Amino acid sequence: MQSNFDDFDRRILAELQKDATLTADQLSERVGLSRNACWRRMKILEDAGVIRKRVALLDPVKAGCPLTAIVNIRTNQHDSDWMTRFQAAVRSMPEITGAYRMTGDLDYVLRVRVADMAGYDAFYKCLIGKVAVSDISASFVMEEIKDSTALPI
Amino acid sequence: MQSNFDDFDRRILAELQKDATLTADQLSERVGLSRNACWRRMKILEDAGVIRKRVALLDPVKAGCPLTAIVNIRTNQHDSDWMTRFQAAVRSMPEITGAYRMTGDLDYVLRVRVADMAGYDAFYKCLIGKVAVSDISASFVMEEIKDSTALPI
DNA sequence: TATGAAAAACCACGATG
DNA sequence: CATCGTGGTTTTTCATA
Repeated sequence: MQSNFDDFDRRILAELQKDATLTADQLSERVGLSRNACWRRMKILEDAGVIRKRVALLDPVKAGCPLTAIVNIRTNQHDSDWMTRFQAAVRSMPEITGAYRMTGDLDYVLRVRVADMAGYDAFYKCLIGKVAVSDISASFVMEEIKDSTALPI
Repeated sequence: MQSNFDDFDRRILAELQKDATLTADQLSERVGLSRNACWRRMKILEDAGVIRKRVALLDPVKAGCPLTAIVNIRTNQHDSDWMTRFQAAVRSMPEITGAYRMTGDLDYVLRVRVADMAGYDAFYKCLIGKVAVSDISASFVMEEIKDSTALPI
């Protein structure tokens, strides 16, 4: 099954990544298939897990999280116990909207959303209270040029 | 009207950030309000732009973009012409799913989604063909510990 | 293409605090 | 007097036959 989409699938996915409220009817216009064909393909893509879910995206400013930080973390202990605790900490903190273990095995990058600098400070204290890190440094986003959930398909 | 949510609004937003397909009925169960009260608040939050849109999220592996790169870019020219061209380049490249100008005014961070290393190489060549950068370095994501679109509310 | 069931998209009234 | 809940209506979409 996996990854053999045709152009129709790709167009369906592209549209739904922009707007998941489209009805099968509206989709069919944009994609160039009948309503039912669209609906069937959509269902297949959902059942196959290509479409993971549909979510609402909020305005960060209006939702009260206008400040984004990119946090670089380095550890010197790469035992599995530390990693488990780190993962648990990451999952428990909703301010962390992205957490990536990078090539090199010692480096992590976080994307953190907070209200302001005070919010970041509180986050920082909370984090280092949960796990030990040998080095941590944050940069702050001055301007969000692009922030998309759409994968290139 | 801006940012005075009460707990009900927050719970509605939290639920819709997890699953935007919930009906007003289902929402009402989880939030503890009547169907119509939920619907009314949802509409207000939409009209106010707190809810920006609803989108489908794809599985990166199944959609054929399993490799994520974090790209650090430095420039020495901060004239507005360079910035305009850089922004245009960023917007024109769908592989770039995030682009942030960081504190310091010379540094940019990109999040890039590609199929594999060959895909990254093609992306890299394309990017440097469009804008001049004085320094560019990529790290690759070994493990995605968390990747969420939900803001902490 | 047709169709029954469901949900969306509203409106209106009376109650509540 | 905002906002709740209840209970309606009409229209649209779903999900299949």
